[in-house]
Amino acid sequence: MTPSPDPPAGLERLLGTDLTAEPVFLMARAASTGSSAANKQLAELDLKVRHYSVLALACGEERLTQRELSQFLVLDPSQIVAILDELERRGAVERRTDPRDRRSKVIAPTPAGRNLYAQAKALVGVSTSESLSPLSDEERQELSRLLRKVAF
Amino acid sequence: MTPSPDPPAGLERLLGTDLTAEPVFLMARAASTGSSAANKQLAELDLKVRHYSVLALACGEERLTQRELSQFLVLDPSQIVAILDELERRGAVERRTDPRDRRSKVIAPTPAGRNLYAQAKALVGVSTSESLSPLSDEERQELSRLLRKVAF
DNA sequence: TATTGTTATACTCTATAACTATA
DNA sequence: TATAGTTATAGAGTATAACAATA
Repeated sequence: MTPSPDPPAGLERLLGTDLTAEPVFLMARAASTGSSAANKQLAELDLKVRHYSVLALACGEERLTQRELSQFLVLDPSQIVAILDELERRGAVERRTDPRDRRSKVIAPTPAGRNLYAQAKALVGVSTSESLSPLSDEERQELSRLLRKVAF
Repeated sequence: MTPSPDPPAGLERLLGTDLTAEPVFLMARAASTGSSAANKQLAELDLKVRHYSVLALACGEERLTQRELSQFLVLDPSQIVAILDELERRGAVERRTDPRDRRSKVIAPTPAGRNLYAQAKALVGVSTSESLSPLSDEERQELSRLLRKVAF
């Protein structure tokens, strides 16, 4: 089993080591605990962060093709297939052949999908609040701002 | 193959979507690109971030057991075994039975291991500079500070 | 009886290549 | 000839359980 997530239980003496000064390590650790927490919340809806991400984009203003989802989420096209298979099986999204390029499929949410997304978004909000609880509101916004600059 | 890493190539119109406001998504994406960049640099030494992390802790002041490495890195004990097998095979670390508890093994770096770590640390520094290039020095420090609060 | 390290196994995630249908 | 989606497969990465040595 994976060890206890957050407090290294008596290993606070390691917090001043070289490793804890490495952004790549801190980022990986923060992302890992954050994703775990989000997946735990989303399990109630039998979703994972990857499905949530695709569903969120599907429910947005833009109608995207699978190729575009793949590019934006930095996931292989074959992985998008698997995620959409699952979401479509559950009736949350539809694949529609693009009339302008019949090779492409545009992803659209169903009403049930929009409803699922609303619930999922609330659950992710809960886990985000938990994960960022050590930060003030200003710090949360600043963290998001900095991450956005790094991520794109 | 995994799509191009950073610029979503014409998908800037998605930067204002709900998803890009989710810290869990931003964090995962930043961590993913950061780890990829670091692994790419470390490939020159035939190392990955996970080996680098263990090596870094092994080269620190504290002498840690495998169990402690497992707890601090949030990796399963069996994964620590695999990482140490590799590092020991390369002569970078040694497993020493703890005289006070002969079940435990304390990990110690070899001179070659310290040398390897120095090289690896420099390479990670290069990738960190690249990954954080959109940020000013002040922003980098602030990001590290915030991540440290979230990660521990 | 409990714990450390180890091994074995399975399951998820990711990467790669080949196929189809369209362009 | 090239591209979008799909399928199949293999490789990492991770999770789980059982075992030997030690406590």
